[in-house]
Amino acid sequence: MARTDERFREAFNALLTICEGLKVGETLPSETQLAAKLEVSRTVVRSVLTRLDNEGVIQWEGRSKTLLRAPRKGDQLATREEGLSSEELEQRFLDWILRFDVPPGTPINVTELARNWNVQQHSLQEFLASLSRFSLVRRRKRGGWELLGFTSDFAIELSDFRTVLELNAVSKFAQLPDDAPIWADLKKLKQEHLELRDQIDTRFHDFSLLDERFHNTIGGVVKNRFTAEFQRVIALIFHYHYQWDKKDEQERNAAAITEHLRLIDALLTRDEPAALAAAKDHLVTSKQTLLASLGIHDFA
Amino acid sequence: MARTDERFREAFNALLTICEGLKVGETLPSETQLAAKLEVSRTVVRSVLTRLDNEGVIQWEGRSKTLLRAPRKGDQLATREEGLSSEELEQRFLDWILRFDVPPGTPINVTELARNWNVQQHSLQEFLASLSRFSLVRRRKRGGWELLGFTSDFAIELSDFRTVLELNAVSKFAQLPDDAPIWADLKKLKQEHLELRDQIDTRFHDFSLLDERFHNTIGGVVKNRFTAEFQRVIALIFHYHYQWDKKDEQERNAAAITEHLRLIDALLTRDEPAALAAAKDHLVTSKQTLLASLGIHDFA
DNA sequence: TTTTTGGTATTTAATTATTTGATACAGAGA
DNA sequence: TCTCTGTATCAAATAATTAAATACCAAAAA
Repeated sequence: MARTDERFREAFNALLTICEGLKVGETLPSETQLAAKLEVSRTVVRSVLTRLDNEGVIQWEGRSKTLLRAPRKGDQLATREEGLSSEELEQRFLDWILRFDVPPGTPINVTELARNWNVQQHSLQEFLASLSRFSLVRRRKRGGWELLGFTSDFAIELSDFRTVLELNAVSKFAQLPDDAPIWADLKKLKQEHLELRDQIDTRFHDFSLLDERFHNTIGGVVKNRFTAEFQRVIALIFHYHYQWDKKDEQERNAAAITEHLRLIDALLTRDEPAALAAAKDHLVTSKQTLLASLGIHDFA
Repeated sequence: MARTDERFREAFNALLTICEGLKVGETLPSETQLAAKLEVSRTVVRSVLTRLDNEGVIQWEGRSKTLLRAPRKGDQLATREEGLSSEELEQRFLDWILRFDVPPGTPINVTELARNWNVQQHSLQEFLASLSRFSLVRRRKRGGWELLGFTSDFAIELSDFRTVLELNAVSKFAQLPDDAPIWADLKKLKQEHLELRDQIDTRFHDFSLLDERFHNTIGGVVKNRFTAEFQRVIALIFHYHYQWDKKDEQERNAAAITEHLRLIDALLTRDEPAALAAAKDHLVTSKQTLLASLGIHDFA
């Protein structure tokens, strides 16, 4: 029990590396400076110094910390590898829900998931708590967590919310000054759409990625942390569904390209009402596709 | 260490209460039924039955559970009282930030706050994790939590986001059918605004509550879990600021009433463009008020 | 004197061992 | 056949514990 000394181990190894850059007889900087350099507290620095002194790598007395011998390979302490980052965890989690069609109401086994994904239980708990703000999971009365996600209600409300955010972005986009660098990006996107349209018979799989970039470009216009947070999750969910719903993929993508181009052209001519109308139509299509893909998976 | 037997204690007391409704010699229902009734697992029911058997309250052998004597007051086990609910925790937390002007970047001492508010450390951790989705707090690299909130950027982005949500709501509102019951609510709100305007000299403090109800009515038109979640937090933050910023309160509130009335009238006449324009103006005022209360006057 | 550094004490946070609680399953009894 | 109990296994919550951070003070150096 009690916390691990991972921090100590990493600091120890880092300080060894610093020692490698020194000659025998040279001295190390002050505890405070070392702490700042290694990004740990002075307490850890002092434990590391004590250990190095015991191992005979340095001689430490008061302020003098003299290198006695060059560090050897065997001096390095074993560290256990890092778990997943919170972004990777998010990916994994959505992947798990969507790929295995985990139905709403399923209890979430924190122990098992943490073990499978090689993350700390604690990290997973925290992640679930943060997801609860999106109403994807909730705490059960008798303890533990429960998956709420991907009912049709959820998908409808998610789509609606996405529409609100994206129409706002389109409106902002159309009002950008003519010298904004983003217009060049948009022209490039148009070009890529045209190319993909011409080769749609063979390259229709590439649309998913282009779609993501397209919507990111639009959404990126709004510099807002709340919007950004939501759009990240929305993008993940839509993207996954497109990825796994292979029905009519080619026609769907061809149609979407046409819709994108209509929106791009409206934006390029600074025709805000036309852009909004095009965006609205496209988002309706997206919503229907998402719902259809849920129907196929036979969600309640 | 290890978890508390709170669940056992509450189930024990509850079963004692059930026993009080029985006569000596009568029998209790099956374990499964008791478990359903007490809303705990069979394991807990069995522990409770074992204890009651030991105490001589019942005789338990296989399927027969016979009441031997009426329960006495002293039989009840002591339970510790409940902590705060998650809504109360949210209130407390915002109250703490806003009232004591906790500056951005402040490290959050989980141990101390949990002690002061009499909540489990674990609950507080979970709450902070959920708040991190709103970028109000974040995990620090070296461990622990850090308050991010209420910078001018935060306030501006929050206001902008609120504007997006609220304009959408106003638009939806204007398109509601004439027989929707909400029109009556709106007329009532108008009446209350008129009354408050006439008595503004003495009752200007009452505006805060009316304002909250007004925006809830507008926002409530959109049935969307994501919107709802955000509007709850937004309302809390704006409401708190109005509550503590007493500068020019009367004029501010009088002006806001006028703006509300303009929006209400536009809605009542189903004039969507006018309603949107009125809402836009009002939200700009709100944004300025929020920023002013933060002590920020110069912003783009 | 002022600033920096090191020694020491105290506080806070992360983690896990342990206990409580939930649940699955087999077999007895109605 | 269905319900109920006994038993075993597994998951979840939490308190104890150790690691790490920080506050404080004195002493040394600038």
